[in-house]
Amino acid sequence: MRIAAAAGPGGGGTLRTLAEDGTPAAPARAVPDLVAAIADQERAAAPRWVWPSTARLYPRLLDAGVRVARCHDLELVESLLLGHAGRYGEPRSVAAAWARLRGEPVPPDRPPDEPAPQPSLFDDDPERDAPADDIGRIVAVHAAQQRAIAGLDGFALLAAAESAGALVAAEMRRDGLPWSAAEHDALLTELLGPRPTGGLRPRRLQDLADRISAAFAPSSGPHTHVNPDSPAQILKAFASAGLPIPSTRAHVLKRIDHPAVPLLLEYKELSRLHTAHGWAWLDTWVSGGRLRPEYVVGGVVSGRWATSGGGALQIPRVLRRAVVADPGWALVVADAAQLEPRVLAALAGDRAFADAAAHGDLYAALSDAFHDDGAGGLDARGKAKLALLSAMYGGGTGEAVQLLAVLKRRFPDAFEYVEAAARAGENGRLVRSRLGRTCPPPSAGWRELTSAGDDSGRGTAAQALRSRGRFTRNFVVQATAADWALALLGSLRRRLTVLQPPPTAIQGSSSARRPAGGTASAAPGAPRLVFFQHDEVIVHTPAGLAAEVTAAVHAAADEARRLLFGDTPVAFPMEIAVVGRYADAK
DNA sequence: TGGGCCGGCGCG
DNA sequence: AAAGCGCGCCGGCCCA
Repeated sequence: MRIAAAAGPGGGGTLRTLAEDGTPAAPARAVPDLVAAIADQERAAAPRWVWPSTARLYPRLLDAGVRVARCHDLELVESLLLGHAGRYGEPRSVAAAWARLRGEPVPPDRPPDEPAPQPSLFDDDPERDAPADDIGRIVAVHAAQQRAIAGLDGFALLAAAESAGALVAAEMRRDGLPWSAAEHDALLTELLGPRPTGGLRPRRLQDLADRISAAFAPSSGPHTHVNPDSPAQILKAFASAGLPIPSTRAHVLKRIDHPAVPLLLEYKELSRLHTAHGWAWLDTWVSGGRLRPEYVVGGVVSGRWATSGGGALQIPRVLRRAVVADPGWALVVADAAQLEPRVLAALAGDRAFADAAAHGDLYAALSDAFHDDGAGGLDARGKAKLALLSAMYGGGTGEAVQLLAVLKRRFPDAFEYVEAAARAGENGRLVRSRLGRTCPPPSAGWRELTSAGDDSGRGTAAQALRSRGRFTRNFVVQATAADWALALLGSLRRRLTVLQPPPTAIQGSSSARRPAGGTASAAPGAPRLVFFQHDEVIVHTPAGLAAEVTAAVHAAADEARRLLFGDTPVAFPMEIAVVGRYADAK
């Protein structure tokens, strides 16, 4: 069963029960307290909730202690359908979708940084005149989406997985990643020196900066300051020292012999930590022992999540020691091993490749196709890995050229799969993930540039062609990996709910301040998904449930494999560690 | 002073 | 000859 929910003024709203295909199954009914009504229905029927935007509505339900099992997020699904139709980026609001259905002018979406005139729904101030959701439009747009989805293989699963992802993202933000500010501060102090006051550099960084200027003094002059934060100044300083370099990237610096190099490398590393994840970051994003970043579901074209604050997907490995389970709790850290090449094996149906991917270390299994020439350079496993990465990313220079040839000979179907995706991209066509997530079409500028007929293989037109080829080549793999990860996440979330102790039902609450119950309402002592990073999840769980959580992760990974690839022989093993702190996971 | 681009590097 | 995929965020730097 599905129920459409529309926010009305003053915390009220409208519900309407729907059949699976979106046909109304009962009249719409107004409810005075939408949160309470949703909680009641969730308890009674656990429907799939049909609403405009989980990101906007669900946090308020969570505030009231209400969790729901399933939803259909109209905006996210609209985005997916538009993308599939080659209309990437068109407005996705219910109002826009409704206008498209009626052939009327389509209103633009609100820029994401502009706060919505906050719905009415859950609004504390009933006096405020915010526009309410329109239940009629919601029902009509949903029905149209269901008709479209029914004609697209895999899309029903994609829509459900994307919507479940939105629920998880909101819940993870609310629950937060356990984060020890004390550990974080201790690490910063250990590496950088005490926290400085006013915008000063920490002691250790200032010391390095001074020594860097000194190291350049013989060529740049004794009184010249070289700001290590300025690539331009560094380039100039090296040029003065007779060492012209194309950039100040770490791998370039490592190749030259100059006393400033080790200082610069150390400075870069520490400065990065200080500016990106230092004390200011700690103050901003960690509170109450939890990191609460803003996740953006579907924020990457491939279906990966992005963040719009908190940098949760770029947390440096050294900081993992600050991620500490609560006393009596544990972190179940689970990582999909070699996900993308396994996805390629399953996508391509390459028999030889799939057999190699059936278990264990994929690269090692492939390595007998490559030979180990002893001394120096890559071993056979390293060659296998480089060949695969080159195939999936569109690289292939130097040694990789030979390795790609080996890959092509031994695993022709896998090789051809990504080659075909690259050709499609170069021809301006669209490519799709397993479940139907679709890459954006090329821009008008790209079409103009590449239609000029320059087939010399050189010049900007050829570069643009190859660039799009690399993009679509990678898209099919990365986006299908994202499909798999979303399916895993949804499955795991459902399985964790079952592990939770039965919720304590609280009857008749109509206040947003009191927990309003709900089938999967917040229960202390329940395992929670607290982190998701492309191919890795962390569950924070009472230590006594860690074994069950581990089993749930394995089961979810297998379910995701089955949902995407049916009876493929390719395995998707999870590497799982039960630890007290994230840093101990591997 | 604020916006936007760039170099560089963190994560996958 | 050189080049691989996807992000977010920071400081420097240029410009209005």
